[in-house]
Amino acid sequence: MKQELEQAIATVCKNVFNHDGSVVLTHPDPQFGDYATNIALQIAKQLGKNPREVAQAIQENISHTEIKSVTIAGPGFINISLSNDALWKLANVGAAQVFEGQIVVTEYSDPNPFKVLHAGHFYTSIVGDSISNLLELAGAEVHRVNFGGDVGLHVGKTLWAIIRKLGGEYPEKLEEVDPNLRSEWMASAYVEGTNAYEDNEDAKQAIIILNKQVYAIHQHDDRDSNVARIYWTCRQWSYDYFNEFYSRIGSGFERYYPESDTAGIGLKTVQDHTGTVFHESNGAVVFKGEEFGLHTRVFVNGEGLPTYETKDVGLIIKKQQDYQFDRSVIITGSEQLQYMSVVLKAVEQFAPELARATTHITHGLVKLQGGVKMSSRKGNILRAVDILEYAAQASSKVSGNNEDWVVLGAVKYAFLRQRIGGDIIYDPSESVSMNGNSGPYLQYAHARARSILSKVGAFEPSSGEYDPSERDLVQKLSTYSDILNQAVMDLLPSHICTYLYELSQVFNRFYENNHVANDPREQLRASLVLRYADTLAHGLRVLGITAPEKM
RNA sequence: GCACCCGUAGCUCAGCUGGAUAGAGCGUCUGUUUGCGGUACAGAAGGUCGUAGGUUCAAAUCCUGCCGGGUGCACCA
Repeated sequence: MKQELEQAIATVCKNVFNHDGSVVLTHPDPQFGDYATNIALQIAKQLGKNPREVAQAIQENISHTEIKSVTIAGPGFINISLSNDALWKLANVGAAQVFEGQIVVTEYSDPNPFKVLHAGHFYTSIVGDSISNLLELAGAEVHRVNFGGDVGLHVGKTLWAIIRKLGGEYPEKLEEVDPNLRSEWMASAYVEGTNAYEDNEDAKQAIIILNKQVYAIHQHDDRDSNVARIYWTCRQWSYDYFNEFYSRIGSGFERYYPESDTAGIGLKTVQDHTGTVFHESNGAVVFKGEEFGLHTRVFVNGEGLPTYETKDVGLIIKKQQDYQFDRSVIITGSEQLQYMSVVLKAVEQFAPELARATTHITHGLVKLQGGVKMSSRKGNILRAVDILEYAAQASSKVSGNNEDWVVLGAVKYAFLRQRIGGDIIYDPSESVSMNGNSGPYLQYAHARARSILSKVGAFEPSSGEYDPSERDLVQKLSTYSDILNQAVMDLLPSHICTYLYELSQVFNRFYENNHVANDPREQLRASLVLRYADTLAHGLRVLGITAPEKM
């Protein structure tokens, strides 16, 4: 309907002023109308006419069955009010299927085996899930994947300390580690290894050798040597720990791409293009990003080992082989922005279509309100489970409910309500608050609406003649699909958060003055409440938040 | 040094394909309400949108300089 109206106005512009071009309708402040356009202001100058005159001509010539009235305001805005019926119809449409038939691979979270899941992994998982939901909503076939470093220096560091803790290369002694404490045990090994690497030259050399050994384990598919047995066991412990956390937060990945899987294909690709795209320099193989206004970065180091850059090249190729994607979305922290530009620029040189199909979205850090300085060296980083723990504590205090679905509703909403890009200042008590702009508030709003409906008997949802407070509610409901489309276009779940909260505010105003059950207007109002509850449920689902029937 | 990102009420943030008096929550203050399930409603105070210019009929939004904060710049991931 929106497109029809836009087209209708464009046609008027064409017929009356012989002006070509598209018209965009926006949602103005409800006091002005349901749709508005500033087309008259835009074209008045080239027409050499007064904007209001132009607007008037459009006003006189436009006609559409769903239009109730057209008014002109201010310098030349054209405001359109829709019929009640039209508004109700709009309240029932979903997202435009702009990704229909497309295959999209989303990659996010990307934790490294042998290390802890920190708050950032939690955040990026929530963001990635929601963006994936958005793409699915628009018709895409989405594959969620996860990339992580099961080879590399951090593995060498951890392994070095693990062997030390075991008193030597004794894989059987791993059985003595308490199964519930495996991830903590490995995290402490990483800290120990990192410190040793920096402070102790002998340890540093040993770690470098171990790092190479890990690559060799993969190369020869070594499952039997003592170091290999320790490595594979601990790697699996990591994946078990990741899976447990993801399943707890409702985040599901189709598969992990360990770096060991992408290193080989990346290395081969880089070697195939060395001399053309990549160049040897000081014993390493680099991509001269400077020629493109970017940084020059090392793809193969002096030891002949592939760096992260090359593994990422391998990953892009592998994802394409596995999924034949039309679009690839990679979500990472913003510190990787310039790094990724180099990788994509390099890929563009030999596979331009792959680079073009790739979108890199970056986000900021998660910080605690009144934050403490975190240091990975000391191992006192903000872990993913810490966020959950703080939220659960705050929630029991505020509402006496620390079940996972409330706690996750609180955290997810707090993470998603902000535009992706900047840092998140996470405030546990604000996030679990039952009043204000929070997840639990919306969950409660949903439960309450369902409860109202349970007081009403069977009814057939329908539109009708609305009084002002009823109309405000349908009006708000009618804009939902446009919000969804905007969220899809921008890949910004935050638009939905803002909308959902505004919607609940409009509802509260409506509800303040209107009875639903046992009222002469029960049928009509129940229709609105139902649409409201369904919209809340739909929006919350996109955000990955439970919409409870009862709370 | 170079590159990229950010700077909107006391705090946390919307608003950024330029448009109608810059919005919300928390906090502060004043009323109303204890209502279909308790978190509700009406209102007040609080902003030179970092700063100085530029483009435009119109700039928080686009461009440039400056100031402040963050991040990245060759063998880590």
